[in-house]
Amino acid sequence: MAYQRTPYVESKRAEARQRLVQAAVALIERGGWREVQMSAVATEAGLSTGAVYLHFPSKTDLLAEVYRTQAGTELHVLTLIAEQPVPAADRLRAGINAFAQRAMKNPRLAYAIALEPTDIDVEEVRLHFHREFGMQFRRILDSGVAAGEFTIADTRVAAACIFGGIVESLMGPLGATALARGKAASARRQPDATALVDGVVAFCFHGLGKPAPRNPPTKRRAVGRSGRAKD
Amino acid sequence: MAYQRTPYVESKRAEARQRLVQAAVALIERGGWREVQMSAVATEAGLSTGAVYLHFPSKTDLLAEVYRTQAGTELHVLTLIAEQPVPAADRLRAGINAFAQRAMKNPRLAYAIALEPTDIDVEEVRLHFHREFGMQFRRILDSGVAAGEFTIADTRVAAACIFGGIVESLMGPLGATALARGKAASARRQPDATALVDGVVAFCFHGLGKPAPRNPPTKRRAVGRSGRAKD
Amino acid sequence: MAYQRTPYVESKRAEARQRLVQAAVALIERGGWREVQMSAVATEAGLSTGAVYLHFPSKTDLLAEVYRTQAGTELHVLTLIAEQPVPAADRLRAGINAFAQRAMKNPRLAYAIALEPTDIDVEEVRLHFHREFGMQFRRILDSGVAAGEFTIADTRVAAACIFGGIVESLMGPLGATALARGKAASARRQPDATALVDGVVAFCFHGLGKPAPRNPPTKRRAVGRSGRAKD
Amino acid sequence: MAYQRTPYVESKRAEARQRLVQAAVALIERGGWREVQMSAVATEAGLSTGAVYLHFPSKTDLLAEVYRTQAGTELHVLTLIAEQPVPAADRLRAGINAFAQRAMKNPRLAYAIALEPTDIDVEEVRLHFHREFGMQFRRILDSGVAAGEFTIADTRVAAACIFGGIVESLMGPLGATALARGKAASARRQPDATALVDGVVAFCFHGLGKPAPRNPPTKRRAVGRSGRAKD
DNA sequence: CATGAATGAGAATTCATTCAT
DNA sequence: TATGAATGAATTCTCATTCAT
Repeated sequence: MAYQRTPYVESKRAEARQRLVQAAVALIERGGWREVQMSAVATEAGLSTGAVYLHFPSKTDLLAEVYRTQAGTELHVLTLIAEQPVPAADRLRAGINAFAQRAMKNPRLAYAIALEPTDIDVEEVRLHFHREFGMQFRRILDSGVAAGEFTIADTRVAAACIFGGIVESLMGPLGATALARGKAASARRQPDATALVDGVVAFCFHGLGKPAPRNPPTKRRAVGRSGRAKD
Repeated sequence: MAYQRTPYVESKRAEARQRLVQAAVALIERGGWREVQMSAVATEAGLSTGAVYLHFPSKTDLLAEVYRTQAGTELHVLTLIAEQPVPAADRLRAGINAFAQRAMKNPRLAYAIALEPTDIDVEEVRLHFHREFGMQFRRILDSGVAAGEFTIADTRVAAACIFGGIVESLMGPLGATALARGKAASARRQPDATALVDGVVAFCFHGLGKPAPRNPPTKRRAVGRSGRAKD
Repeated sequence: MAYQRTPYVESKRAEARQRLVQAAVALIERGGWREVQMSAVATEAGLSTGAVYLHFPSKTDLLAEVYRTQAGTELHVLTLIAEQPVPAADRLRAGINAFAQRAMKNPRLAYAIALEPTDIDVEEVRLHFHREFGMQFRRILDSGVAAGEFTIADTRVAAACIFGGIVESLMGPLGATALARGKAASARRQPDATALVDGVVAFCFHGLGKPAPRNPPTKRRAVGRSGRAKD
Repeated sequence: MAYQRTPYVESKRAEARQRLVQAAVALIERGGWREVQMSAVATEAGLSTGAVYLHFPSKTDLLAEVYRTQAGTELHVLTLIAEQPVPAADRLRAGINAFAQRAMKNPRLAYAIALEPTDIDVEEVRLHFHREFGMQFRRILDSGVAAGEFTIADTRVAAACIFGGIVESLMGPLGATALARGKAASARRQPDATALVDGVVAFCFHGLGKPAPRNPPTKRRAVGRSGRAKD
């Protein structure tokens, strides 16, 4: 009776927890997982070191939650896209686009999440999410195959090529931005997400393809930006 | 060069340096970058801790050299393949195959090199090599385009899709193997590199295909392996 | 006394206090003093952490009270025995027996109370009680001397030998049981309290004794069990 | 060859290790196990914190070694006495005496070693040594029984009574001295080891006596010291 | 050149105690 | 009174790097 948690109190706990995760994210944005020290997280969140342990039993748990939060959001977006009742080709493009756009927004974070693991246990979470991302792309591909849109045989590998292609394409630009810390990071030219997306989409639809009529009926700007190098 | 006195001494130096790098590699194979501690490297190499610093000014330099050595070998193989005077399609397949086969041989090491960085400065080396790998694949693609074999527009993105696709496809299996340390790691079924290679090749040549006549003139087993799941 | 308002409130206070002590005892039984953390005690007692401090100004005070409660009970029993209007020899045996039997009942607790101090201030309480136990045994001895039953000169040392002998005899078995936590503690054979009691009694009455006619007129099982080793 | 350890270097290692143990002992003498913090030990030994870990993998290992060193010395002395080719009665008295004398010399240390455990793993070492001490006393008793000097049936319990009696007799005085830290500890009157030894010996030889012809030929003051309280 | 003991600045974690609500 | 989140000092352990020998 006297002990019953009120929504208020409950939200206070949840809020502190949330604040800690956000603090960790902020630190990652600043300098990668390396910056995520328990005391730094506490300070960033406006709490004491000990308080962190009221919400997370260990650093690993905090890191895992951070990963889950960030990657989970991405995954959710991708899942929603994969479920849209539109042609698989459109969903595929939308998925690729969503992924690339978000990564461009916050390169440091995207890089850390996608490619810069720390803790061995967080690695497992990362593997899980990579598998999940692959699964969602594969869902799109499978439904496309079922609808006769695609005729690819191995959708698992194709999904990996798509997801891996995005990540790898972003890796250079992301990494360059990510590693530029104290330096005039803002001075760097943001890489062109549109060109990347179009390139991946083109590859998906035609492979190294003989035919390769540049995607003419696409709603987006149609010509000439895909071949540009940017580094 | 400042140190060279006699060829003998020079080679002794070089040999010790080599031994240190190999010791680090052995440690990585055993448990990832995490195991690479300066004193452990020294012990593994049969030297004293202090001796390591006679060859590498800092841990970062050692790690970078390790990365260079390992990735450099891979890159060299890929470069040789890219230079072969055979059709681009053949070189592409050979390149993909070389990469996948080697990774399967030593998953722990491959995983560490491809996806498990430690030091921020090693990151730069890693980025460099990823770019280089992409460049070599791109070389193949470009020559294929020049020869009329391929008609892809954005060879940079295509190369990233190919390289990223391989890495991503391997990530699950590699990661699973890599993370399984004390556990019955040997019990795990080694993933099938052939299926992976075929899948990537198929995706390269047909994209998500419409046409998709299963690659009939390929020398490898022609049917039915591409769709198999392996996890 | 400053806090008493109504008997009801007073008893509520007393009850909570009692509950806290019992909670601490439960924790000790589970894993020794080490387990007695203020928040754990609170949880065990169904109270809040802060509430503990409404009853005990500090952890030391709580621990002291726990010690007093537990050792006090033992001491009370021993005191009652010491006051019985029976021959000193009978009281001595009864006292030894009472002590050993209770320790066997709850080895973990007995071990913690007798031999596993934590807080330096609790040490004082422990010393006090050890002195008190010695005093009670000495009372028995002194009255035996007065009655002509015993002719020992230094009853203080004799009492210490008796009390210390019991504790030391129990120490091995108790410690073994006490330290065996997760392990198959139940699998351990409970040491034989009867043999121990008889052994101590025999030593008390005859020392290393020339004469040593096994205690024949004792009401308990008369022969042959005293010499058995049990470990 | 270049790597061969010279006796000098070897002794340097051993010496540092020894110095650390002695530093820990010094801290115990000052304030019990509580004072034994790794950094404090390092400072006391004139080393850095990290250096401690070059010699002991963990605090527990250091503590265990400290215990072993201290208790081992005591045990060695007792063992030597137990092996003397003299009547068991003489050895018994000598053993008791050795133990008591040494404890009186350094009460704080004796108290910590005998009765103030810290680490759960050190507890095991303590149990081991208590068992060993008991064994040595028992050896004396057994040989006495074999020689017809004693007729006690349960030498195990008798040994425990003797050892426990000494410890318990010392506990009060030791504890009092031990707990008096900042206070004028030196001002305390050292308890009389001789009386204690005589008392224990008397109890061993006569039990609570009937016969009890006061030990007349003892060189020490014959009368009146046994009943005195000293605290 | 080689050695390996020593350094010492961190980083994670614990827990008695406090205090705003 | 009661709560329980928050505090923060204390402590163990790590490891790249240095330096006297």
